[in-house]
Amino acid sequence: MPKRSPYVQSLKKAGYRLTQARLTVLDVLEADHGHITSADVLAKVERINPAIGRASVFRTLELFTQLGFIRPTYIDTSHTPSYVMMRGGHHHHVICTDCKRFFEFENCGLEAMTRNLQRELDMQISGHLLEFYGVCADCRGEDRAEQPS
Amino acid sequence: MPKRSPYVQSLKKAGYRLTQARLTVLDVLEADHGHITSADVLAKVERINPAIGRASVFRTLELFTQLGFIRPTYIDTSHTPSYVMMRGGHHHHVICTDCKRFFEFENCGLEAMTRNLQRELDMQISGHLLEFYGVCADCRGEDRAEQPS
DNA sequence: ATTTATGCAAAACTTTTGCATGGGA
DNA sequence: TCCCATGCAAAAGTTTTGCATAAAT
Repeated sequence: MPKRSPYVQSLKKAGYRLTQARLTVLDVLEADHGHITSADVLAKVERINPAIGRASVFRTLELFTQLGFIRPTYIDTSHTPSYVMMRGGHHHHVICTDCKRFFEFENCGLEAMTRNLQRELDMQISGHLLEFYGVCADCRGEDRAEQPS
Repeated sequence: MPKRSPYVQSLKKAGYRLTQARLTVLDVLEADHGHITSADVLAKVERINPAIGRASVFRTLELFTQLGFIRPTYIDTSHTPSYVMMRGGHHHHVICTDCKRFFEFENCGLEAMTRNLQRELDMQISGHLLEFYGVCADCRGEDRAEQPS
């Protein structure tokens, strides 16, 4: 069963070796749809293959970030990053600032803006991250209940 | 000379005391247009008023994040966050993934999308962060020069 | 065979906590 | 005066580094 993840192909094409550490981290990221903290990546990789060292996981996360596979961001204010997968170079989600749940969505309509910025700033734009912040219906309900008068 | 920063007003209205630590961190953030790492905030606050402790700076950054004044993000891959100011609840920039320079821009045209998401997800949306990634003209030039064949 | 990438373990940082005390309102 | 917020300093995490070795190609 050959690996057919587009990321594996990219890694290979860029001249990087397909090592256990890299393939395992990739599996973990893809299994979680890419919303995962560094601590969780560390823990899951360790569970899958305890022979893989922490340092390699961090080195891999950095490499994947450089290659644009993932992007670190802060889902909650805890100071450990969450990594999101940049499928097709972009990622969009809405985060509830109260319960920290998030909802991904696909169509962002930013193609025109990308072209504009590319032209105006003379930059080769490869992707983007769009995060909305708000309060979900559940949390608004809870809030109301918590405020008696 | 009274403080007239809208953030100071918000702090007061929310019932928080206007302490030296909070006012100083606010000054530092505003002086840098809000693109500044935690380490830099720490250093600048210490330079302005050495009596302010690290812990208070971190507590203040967390408070400001909760209040929506700022938002932590990763400008470079170094694992210390950069804080951006969420003026009017939103922030938009383009980052050069090579030299890490960034360019802020104002009009994002996301008002309609905000309304749509609000309706579709039943969320009270308060703001957003939009980051584009790319390579600036300077870095593309350098790259070309570095590739002889 | 050649290197690149790794694992290890320690070092280097960054951030958080607990608690007595000071400074805003 | 009251009590929220602070400073301190230690603890708790997280990430990075250096180097001999393993493992991809």
